[in-house]
Amino acid sequence: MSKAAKAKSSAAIRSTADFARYVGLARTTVSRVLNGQPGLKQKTIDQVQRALSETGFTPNAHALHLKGKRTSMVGICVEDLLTPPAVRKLAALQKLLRERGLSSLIEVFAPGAGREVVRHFLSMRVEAVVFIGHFHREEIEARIAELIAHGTPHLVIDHFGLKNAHTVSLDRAKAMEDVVNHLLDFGHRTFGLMGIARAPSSRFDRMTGIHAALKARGLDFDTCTVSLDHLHERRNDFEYGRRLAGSFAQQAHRPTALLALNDEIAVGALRGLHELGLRVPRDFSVAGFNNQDVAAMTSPTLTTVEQNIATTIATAAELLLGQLDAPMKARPMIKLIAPELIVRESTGPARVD
Amino acid sequence: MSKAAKAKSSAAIRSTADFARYVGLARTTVSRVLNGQPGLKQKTIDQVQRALSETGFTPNAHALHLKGKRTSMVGICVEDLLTPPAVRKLAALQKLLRERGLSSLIEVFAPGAGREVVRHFLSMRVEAVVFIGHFHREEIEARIAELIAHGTPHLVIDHFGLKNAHTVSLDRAKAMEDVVNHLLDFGHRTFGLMGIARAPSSRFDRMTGIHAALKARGLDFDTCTVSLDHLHERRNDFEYGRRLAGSFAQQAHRPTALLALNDEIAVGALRGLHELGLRVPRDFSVAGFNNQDVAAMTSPTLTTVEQNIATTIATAAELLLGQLDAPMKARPMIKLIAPELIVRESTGPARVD
DNA sequence: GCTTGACGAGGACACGTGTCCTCCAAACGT
DNA sequence: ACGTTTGGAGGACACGTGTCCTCGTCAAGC
Repeated sequence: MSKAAKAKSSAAIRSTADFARYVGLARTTVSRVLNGQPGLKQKTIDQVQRALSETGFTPNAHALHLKGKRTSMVGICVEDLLTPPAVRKLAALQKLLRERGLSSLIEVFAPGAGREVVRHFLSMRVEAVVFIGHFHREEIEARIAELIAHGTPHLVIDHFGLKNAHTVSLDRAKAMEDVVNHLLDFGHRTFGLMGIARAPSSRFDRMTGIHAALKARGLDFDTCTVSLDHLHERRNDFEYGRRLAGSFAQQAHRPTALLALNDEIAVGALRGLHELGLRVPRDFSVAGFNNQDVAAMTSPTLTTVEQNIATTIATAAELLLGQLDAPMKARPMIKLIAPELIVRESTGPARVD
Repeated sequence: MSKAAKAKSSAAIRSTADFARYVGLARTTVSRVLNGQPGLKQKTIDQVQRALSETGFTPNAHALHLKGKRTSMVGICVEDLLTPPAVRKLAALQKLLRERGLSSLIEVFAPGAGREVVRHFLSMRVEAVVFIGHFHREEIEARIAELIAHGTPHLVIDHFGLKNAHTVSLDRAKAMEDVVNHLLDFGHRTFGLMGIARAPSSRFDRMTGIHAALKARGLDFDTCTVSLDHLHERRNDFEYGRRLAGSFAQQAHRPTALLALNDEIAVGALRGLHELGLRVPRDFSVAGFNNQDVAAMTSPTLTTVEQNIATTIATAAELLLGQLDAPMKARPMIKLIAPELIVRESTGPARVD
């Protein structure tokens, strides 16, 4: 066969049969080489290896899985690819899974399309499904019920308090408790909530922490906190924080501290206050959440909460791999990851009006 | 069959045969319902539909693909999941593909593991492979050659100038030309390059733009530009920019303008200069790249370049889908996307020493 | 009661793979 | 020259699916 003919035929190789024809051996012989079975002459093995690197032939994964080989795929359903912490978790998880020979099927959980996403995962016969982020409660609970009925392991990262769900989550209640205590120590007694209050049930745990911290000092939640989330379209980004901070600044009885849902909103607040000629932390203390890199670069630098994503994902991977080996436990496993308060320049003694 | 027995057997449904047994019909009949073939009583159809929603059964995608159905999968190989613009492109592309019924297999291109990634894609019989970001030139060119030989369409987003590669990329040369011209108009004649110079060939196009702008005004590249990238470990993040800015500030003949590879480095530079008591743009002008949200939130706000990611990805999707329909063109298609200079507060008249 | 039509049952095949088995040819040992 | 060993050829099957085909059954129409 001429070199040109070889090159031409290499494009048409779609199966081991084609490939065997190309090599000039029987299909079964080639298959035995590919799967490292004994009892083959070295010369034959070399011959196949050479053809392999010449053509770049790869056995059809679908046929392999059909034949009984495990798919080694995990479905990962992420809330959003534009939320930095979610993406960092996704990246870390995919890396850990890959190191263990598992590839990942990644989908964004569009609201209402959760059913379709999970069905796609199941049709691909993934070995487990992971959810990263916060979701519509009823929808995700329905999906998890489906997975349990189907016998496919699952794991939820972040969304806390879902019925029957194996969960790994940052202890957001503890985190907010730490933040509020830190500010209470500085003499703050009125708190503006930015993006936390009107939120779906997923933010419930943060509120719990705020409640707990205030109650421990004998303070009343309703008189100590203010939310103006309703004044602007909810966006959870810098611009939202900037506008919201403006609204807080214009209040008659304005709070002395602002608690933001995330660092974007907090940094936006810093900007908004700066534009109004207000100074942080002299006029307002501002606390963020997530310890994004940008939090150390603002002026003033931002007090925030470190999530310890590496720990979260390592725990998640451990739990997940455990489920792949052993039969799934009936009782949902729930692991809380400890947060870490990072104190920087944006928080200080409360303003005295 | 009792309800309990049904529930029990539903867990064991792994094939249409199992499912048909569950419904109490022949496998072929169920298959005809699932594929919408005519000539079936409405009662039968309802019966199957009901069982379908009861059990959540999904046909095995691997068997379908084996049978000849297209996989409807696209392999997306992304440089990194921690680089915000790359992730934004990934998110946008996945969304567009999904709207057209294509799902995506996402992998991170670990250096040296590119071969494995592409082989995985090919074993999954993806319909096309997309690369997003900048890669090791020789490695990715080898992968693209493999894909071409294999007859699988490909597309490169961002990495410009690869041999035989279909490419969609921001016109980075034009972008840098705009930035440099903007600064030249302000009287700047010495430019500090942050993260741009020592970079792999992928940054070549930026250098081209800087060269062009200087040459057009009769200026010499080597006397007008300084790079201190070698002083710090290359990281492309805020902290790297902060340190690098410190090094520029300590120079005897320090430049009047700093050109950063991305907004992270630029914002880090703003921070670094702020810490040294220097003011922007009075002491230094700083220009970023990518127009990340944070660029509008710093003090001063950052002059930068908008990538028009939506346009890039729409163009990419169009090119890709065209390749899926028609046979691949031999001549590589190359599309350049126009950048947009966003002028904010961080650039101004050159300092006079 | 007979024909006709409608509808479902069930067998067969192909898709690409790994594996088992049988069979054949060549190489080897005596 | 003969028997034995070695290594490859090639047939068969299973996996889950869609599709085609044949065959049975049941009901309606004459």
